[in-house]
Amino acid sequence: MSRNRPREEQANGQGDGVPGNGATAVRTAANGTAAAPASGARPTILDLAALCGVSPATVSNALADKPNVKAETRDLVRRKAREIGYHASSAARGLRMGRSWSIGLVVGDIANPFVPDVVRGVEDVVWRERKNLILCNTDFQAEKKTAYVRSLLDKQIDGMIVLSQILDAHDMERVAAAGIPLVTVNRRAPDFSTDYVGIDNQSGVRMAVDYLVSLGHRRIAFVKGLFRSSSADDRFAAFQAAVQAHGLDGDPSLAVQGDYSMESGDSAARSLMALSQRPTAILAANDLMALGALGALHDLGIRVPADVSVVGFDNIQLAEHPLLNLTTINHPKRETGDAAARLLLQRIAGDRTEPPRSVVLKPSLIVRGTTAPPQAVPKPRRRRPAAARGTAEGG
Amino acid sequence: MSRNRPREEQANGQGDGVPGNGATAVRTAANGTAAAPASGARPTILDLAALCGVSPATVSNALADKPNVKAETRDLVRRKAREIGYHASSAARGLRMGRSWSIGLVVGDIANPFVPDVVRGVEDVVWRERKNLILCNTDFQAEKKTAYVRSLLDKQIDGMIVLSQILDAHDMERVAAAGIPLVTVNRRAPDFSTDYVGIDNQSGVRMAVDYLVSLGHRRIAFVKGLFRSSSADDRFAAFQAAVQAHGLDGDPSLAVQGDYSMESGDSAARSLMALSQRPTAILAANDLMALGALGALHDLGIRVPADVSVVGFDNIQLAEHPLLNLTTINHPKRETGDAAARLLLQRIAGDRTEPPRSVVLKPSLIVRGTTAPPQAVPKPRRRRPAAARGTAEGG
DNA sequence: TTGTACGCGTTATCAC
DNA sequence: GTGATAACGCGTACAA
Repeated sequence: MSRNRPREEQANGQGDGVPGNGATAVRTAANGTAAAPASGARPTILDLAALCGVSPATVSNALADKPNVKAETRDLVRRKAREIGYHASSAARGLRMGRSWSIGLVVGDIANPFVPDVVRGVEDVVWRERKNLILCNTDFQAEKKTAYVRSLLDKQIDGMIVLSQILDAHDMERVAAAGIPLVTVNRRAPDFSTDYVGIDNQSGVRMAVDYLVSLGHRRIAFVKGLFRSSSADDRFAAFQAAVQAHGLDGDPSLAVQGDYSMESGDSAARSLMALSQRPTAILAANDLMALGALGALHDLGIRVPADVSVVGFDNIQLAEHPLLNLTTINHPKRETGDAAARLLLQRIAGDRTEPPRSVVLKPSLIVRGTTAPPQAVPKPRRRRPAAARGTAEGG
Repeated sequence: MSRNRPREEQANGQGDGVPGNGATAVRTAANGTAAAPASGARPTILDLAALCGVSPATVSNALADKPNVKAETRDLVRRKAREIGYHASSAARGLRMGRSWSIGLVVGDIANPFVPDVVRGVEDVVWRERKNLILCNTDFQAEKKTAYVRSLLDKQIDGMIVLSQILDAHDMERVAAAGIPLVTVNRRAPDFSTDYVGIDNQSGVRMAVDYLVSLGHRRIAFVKGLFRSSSADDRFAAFQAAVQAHGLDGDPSLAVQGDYSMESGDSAARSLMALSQRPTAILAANDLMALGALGALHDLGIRVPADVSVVGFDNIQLAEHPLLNLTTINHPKRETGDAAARLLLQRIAGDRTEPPRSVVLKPSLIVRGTTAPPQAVPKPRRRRPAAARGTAEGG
């Protein structure tokens, strides 16, 4: 608190720590020699202008690299600005320019392991343009969603990314009316009116089913996700289509409803294992549910993959842990965030009337240790020196 | 795109989607009857004032519930505001009031499973006051950190939370000079000048060691975290103290350096198992490293907890998965975020000269399946019907 | 209740 | 070509 800034304690003792408090008069009245700002209050463009002996307009132009300012003057302004630590107030320039250099990122639940990776991708791109990210966690509640959108619009955000959700019609309309570019991720706007980034759920699910079929599975269960998030229906539809295409067992009791949580995967697996005729494989609409299923099967003493194969979707970070070692469909998460941010920035910079674009990323199959031919002699779920573990892992 | 807003396509066709573009003249010139804003441009306080037949000052007062406005007028203003969808521009009121109703949240890596839970706690509290969260992901890079702080200050944020990092002296000073309240989480400011939320690492580590000792372990290894994040040194110091107190084997080769990543836990375990005299238990400074160790031990064919016990720290969500089932020290993550946000909001609202406060949360021991007496007949890592899994899990 | 100064940059217009 | 002047963006707070 008392590094090389003089009279710190005194200033604080007078309540000068509070911004915009009383120091105004001192500052605006440029005192003889230097016109340096009164300590504690942040310098304004007027301070800097006075200090450089030019007009505020010139300062603005100089800092913005406008052509109508002599190189000499520009450098002077630059130097002095650095000296006194001048930075333009975002509020002021935001008010004037109608922008805020920040973009709104609306997510359902940041604590879902899928989300932070996407956020990371977004942040990375946005950061390059020195824009800020306003994180809005909606908990999938309609009112919270609406309130956040309101707030973002009031802040004049430059753009908005909505992850695994849809805005209701009213919110959508407000965003459009404000002319704010919007990119939706994982769920398309009902009217296809916005830029979109997603994954080819169809082929992802298809890859999983094809793989299971190639192993010899004919009776494959599916754990559905919740409609509200991501493209749960896409994935289920793709599953049904794949079942059709392969002429697999279409028993409707093999499709159970989950909600993308680990718990729901747990109970889904339990109910599937309670069926008189069990499936030989379980495909879950996301990794969390697949992991939940894995846990339930473990508790039930059912061997994976010897007795039942399990496949997830998303490839979250921990799926590759040797003890989980989940076969899954990779969802390029960071690339998703990256693509969304790119689309958004392009839209912000460019022509906003061009028709909406889509980026559909390719999923890929990650074969790990939770899949094997049905009823087969179980093989070890991972390379390892012999003689260690028992049959539990399928040895 | 074409719900009940008339002439949408035409408006867009004329490039009217771009904010603050040309519509100004139309709007400010209040036309006879209603003075409703030109479609497309957002209404200002002047529009609303004209519409209500009062001054903008009265509108402002009415919406702010100031006492100096007749109830009748207030209701009229409120109603009309809702009708035309008036919301004050944050930039304008921010400029005037020197605030932004947003708080900066500086994290090292949002993709670290520890972080989103804390963020969730912060968001929850901040949301109640309808403030926004600006997420700054620094990747632990000094320049990025500094640039973000700069940007946050330019935005006149109301307050700032820094998670598991320290700002360098210059940044610290800037924040202090701007009078922006700051709460540090998991790492104290070197000069103890800010509000702080953390966990009692001392007693957390102590609980873990005590527990291992109570099981009969005498040779306990420790996987250190990286200095840059969290209180790695606290935890290591606590470990050393506990080793002393219990008179355990103080062999320095039992302390290996990690970096909080799963990979580092993996290699730490491998190097520990390569020792001529192996430890009987491994305590890691966070769960990720503990899980890495678990994976390595699995690959090496070393049984957990039969041959080696493993304890983590943090209790991340997936630690309780039945297949991981990690014994660990719980770090109340959401409560941490909650407490940090509360401290911050109090500081924002209240007296900023009061001395800094600290909140130190209590860790707790979560006994799961990765711990057992050394060399003991292994017990199952979790309840389950008999006869299922082999000895792998320690049956 | 209202008029108006103010917060702080940016940009269009104008002068040299 | 350089640079100054002034209007402007939009609320808020204080004096009237």
